[in-house]
Amino acid sequence: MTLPHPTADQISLSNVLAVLGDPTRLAIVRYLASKEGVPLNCSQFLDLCSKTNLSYHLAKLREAGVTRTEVVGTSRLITLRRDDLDARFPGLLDSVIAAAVGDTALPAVGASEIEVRA
Amino acid sequence: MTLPHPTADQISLSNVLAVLGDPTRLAIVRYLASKEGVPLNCSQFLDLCSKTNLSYHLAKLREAGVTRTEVVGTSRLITLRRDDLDARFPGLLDSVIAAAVGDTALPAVGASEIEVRA
DNA sequence: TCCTTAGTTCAAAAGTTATTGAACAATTGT
DNA sequence: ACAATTGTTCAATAACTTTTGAACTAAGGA
Repeated sequence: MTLPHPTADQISLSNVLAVLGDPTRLAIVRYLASKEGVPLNCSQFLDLCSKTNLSYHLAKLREAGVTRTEVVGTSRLITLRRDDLDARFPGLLDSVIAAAVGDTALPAVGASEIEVRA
Repeated sequence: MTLPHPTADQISLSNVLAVLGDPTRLAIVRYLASKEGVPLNCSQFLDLCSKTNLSYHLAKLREAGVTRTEVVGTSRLITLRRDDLDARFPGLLDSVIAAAVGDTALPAVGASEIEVRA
């Protein structure tokens, strides 16, 4: 089973911006970027909103072409579509992420986590 | 008379993205960028929508901190707040504009213009 | 002064997006 | 087979955004 994703050339700039223009989704993208390479499952983001609502936001991100969602067993593994976004809109993702990193207004993912010491 | 603008530090990333995530407003920003340095008045954008609606979209851009609107007589002169946006979100405006330039899905400003030949 | 030009405001309507809860589906572990 | 885990779908509602038209303001000519 695989979920529908737009092809790279179907990714629309205004749609990407609109989808990123939501604090919950921007927080998700920021967190995905901070763990880039590591596919995360939905439950990582349950701090942000209810399970149903999260499903909705993650679908928006996927349908806009911002994320890729792979079905693995009962989980969905979510990654940023950096390759396609960089190809389509060079520099955009990096500047959004850089700006989001310093954004204290965004909700934090993993706020209620047991602290892991160095 | 002067219109209310957010200060640079009041400009919110998710709000800027949300505001740019509308094709009409993105078209306005693209056009402003193509004429950067030249302050434009509202009537330039009447191709895009009705006068009232334009007033609404331009207010959104101004309130988000994307544009600066200066009142001069009966006109409003609109410019991009490049300095503040670049300071706040380095690279963001440039990558959005670069992506918007190649975006054929966006409505064109000045589509119904008398062609000026080289 | 009167008319035009440039743009705003207001309230209503139309449309869209976000949020919720209950019910569902699929996989995994026992 | 059963229960738990992981996530989706659906319909309803709430909340917001966009669009409209009519009425308005303020400045600039004639």
